[in-house]
Amino acid sequence: MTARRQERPLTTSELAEPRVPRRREVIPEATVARLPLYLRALHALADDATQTISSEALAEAAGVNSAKLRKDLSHLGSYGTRGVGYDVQHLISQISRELGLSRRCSVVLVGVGNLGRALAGYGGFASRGLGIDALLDADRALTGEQIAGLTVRHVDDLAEVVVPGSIGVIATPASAAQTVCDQLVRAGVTSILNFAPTVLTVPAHVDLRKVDLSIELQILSFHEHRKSLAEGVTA
Amino acid sequence: MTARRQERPLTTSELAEPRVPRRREVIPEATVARLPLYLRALHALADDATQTISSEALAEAAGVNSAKLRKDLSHLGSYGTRGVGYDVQHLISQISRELGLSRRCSVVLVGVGNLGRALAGYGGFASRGLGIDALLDADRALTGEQIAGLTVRHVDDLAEVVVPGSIGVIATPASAAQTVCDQLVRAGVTSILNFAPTVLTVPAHVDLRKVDLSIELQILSFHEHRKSLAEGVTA
DNA sequence: ACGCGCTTGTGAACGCGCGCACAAAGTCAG
DNA sequence: CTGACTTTGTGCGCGCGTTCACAAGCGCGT
Repeated sequence: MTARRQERPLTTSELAEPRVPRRREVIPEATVARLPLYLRALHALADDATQTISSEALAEAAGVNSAKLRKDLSHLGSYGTRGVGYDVQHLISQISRELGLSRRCSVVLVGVGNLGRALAGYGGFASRGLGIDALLDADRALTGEQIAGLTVRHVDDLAEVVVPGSIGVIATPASAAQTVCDQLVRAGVTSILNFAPTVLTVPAHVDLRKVDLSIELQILSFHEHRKSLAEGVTA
Repeated sequence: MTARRQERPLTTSELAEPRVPRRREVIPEATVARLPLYLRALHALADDATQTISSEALAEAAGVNSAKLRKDLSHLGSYGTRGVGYDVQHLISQISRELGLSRRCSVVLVGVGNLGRALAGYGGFASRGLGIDALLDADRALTGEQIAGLTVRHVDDLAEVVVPGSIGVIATPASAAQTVCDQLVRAGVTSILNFAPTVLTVPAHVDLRKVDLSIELQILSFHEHRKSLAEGVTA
């Protein structure tokens, strides 16, 4: 009767116990990356007062394959109803809980340049559940400035605004990114989102993700280049 | 002797012809996504007047595995020298050529809100080779405004600024994204980078990439949430 | 000239993720 | 209650990408 990890076979006898709200199953990274997509689509549906939704329709709205969607949802154990579909509200709360969006978690943004301001003002930055709580910058000239309802503080005050579970966002120039990153780590931040075009080094226990605007553009440039080559060959 | 597509086996007899500067090999998508990384690291090395670099060192600088880097580079046929490494300048030109950065290609940005301004001002948006050429917005109040050295034009003038090979960047609110996307496609754009948090639909011949700022944050939130759960269990 | 050591290029194995296709399970009408 | 229809959950095969490990090559010192 102990809550052991679910095995592959998944016999009917195991399913016979539906009162296991917390299955500590490992969720594939690829699935995690899609959950926010589903969540957004679900919120849109909820706004339209939709009660239930089939995997087919939700997959369409999220722009993914329906089988993939079902497999993704099965990972977090939120069962739909066969012949009917998924309950929109229930699914929203399931995914929100899994993503840790239920309890609002703190986000601190360092670097109030062009990009930083854009992120701060990104109204639906993270539509529901996430939102920036603190703005910091190394430039003392910016300290005290009001942006998007927040007062810019100096980066040296980092330790004061960071709470356990805070997520750090780096929107500084590349030259300052590693320094800021180190400061964040020292302040106890274990999840960092980096917008600066640099490779950052962090301790093993820190999660680091990066968004590189220029790389995306270069990838498109590659494909565009390829197309023009193909045309040249065809012509 | 005709330039046919490279086949899987890739026998030694094929390699016996080294005078084929253009091998029309298919480059894996994952490799393409890393080329900009290598390029950036190489530019940094070139600025330090470094002549040659080993795969080990370059991999370190780019934050990837060295075997992966070697395999990536082998795809585009730019051979290094065994026992020495890769020639920095040569590699830069190889990668730049492959990415289509040699001839400057046009980028048009639609949506001059917070994010659009940030992108326009993103000095090293795409450090070398790429840069935004036109700013457009649906708000006539913004028309004529000077941002980052460019004059904002109305989105209806789209057809006038798009040239064959142009890349479109959507930085509008989600509600306007699909409309703008359709306009871009109609104007002949076949590569689009979408920053709006929406699923866009495009014809099959159009390449669409998306950057979703809030999704990245939610992924981090998930991991942070997981950590706190793990601690809870441990404690 | 010749071997020694360094570095590249790649064969092969492994693991992950995707998508098909189908059985299980539920709903609804009569 | 029964049977037909709908939709979920998932077993399975496939292809891509990553990594190890090593043979092939190249320069350099002697």
